[in-house]
Amino acid sequence: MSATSAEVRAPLKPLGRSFFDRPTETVARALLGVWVVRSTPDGLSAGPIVETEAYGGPDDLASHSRAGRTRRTTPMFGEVGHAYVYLVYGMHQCLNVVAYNGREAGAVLIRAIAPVLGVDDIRRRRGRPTDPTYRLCSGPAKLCQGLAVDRSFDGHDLTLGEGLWLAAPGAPVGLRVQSETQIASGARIGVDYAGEWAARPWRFWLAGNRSVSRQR
DNA sequence: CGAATGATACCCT
DNA sequence: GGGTATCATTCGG
Repeated sequence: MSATSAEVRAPLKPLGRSFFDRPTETVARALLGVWVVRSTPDGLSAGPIVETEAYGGPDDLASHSRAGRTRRTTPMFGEVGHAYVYLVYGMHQCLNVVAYNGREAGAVLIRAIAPVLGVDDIRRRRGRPTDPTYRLCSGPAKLCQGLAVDRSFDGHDLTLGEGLWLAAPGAPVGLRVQSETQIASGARIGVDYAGEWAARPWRFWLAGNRSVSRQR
């Protein structure tokens, strides 16, 4: 007997605002193992985060907030715990959660999850029928496509538990707990333009997890 | 390795 | 206001 969407909904309670009111590096680490939950008319699609990147305030030359508050970066200067979703390379979306911005307008990029719930829906939305499950959301844009997250979620409050939210592990869905796995860190990806900021080890992932976008 | 693809930021009139 | 270089990626060759 498998768990229905209704049965897993209650345990997947959204993280509260205070979780995100910490330095972005701290939040980025703490988010490993936390679930991204997406609720659509089809049901729930969800899985634990296995890879993140921390982006700081305007002084972080790799962060979008380096340009100050613009139309695009407005969510980064808003309340923590809201989503910042942007279009990159003209065709891909990336999901961030705003963190600690009372002091620096930062955000955490969610780079990969391990699909657990709604795998068939995720695979269909990805359009990759033969991909192994663990690789369906192994990248920031793949994750957004798989979970049907687009810019309509830009600014969305992730603490409400409506449509899209983040939930702490512990639910009876066979979760992998963060403490069971070693956390690795390294330079962020695709930010070579950021000078010495590019070398900061602000990318975090669960060591050895197959759903991480790139190993080592 | 390079194309796809379009919003954005930034510079210039 | 208008032109343009750039881009927190992915996929296929």
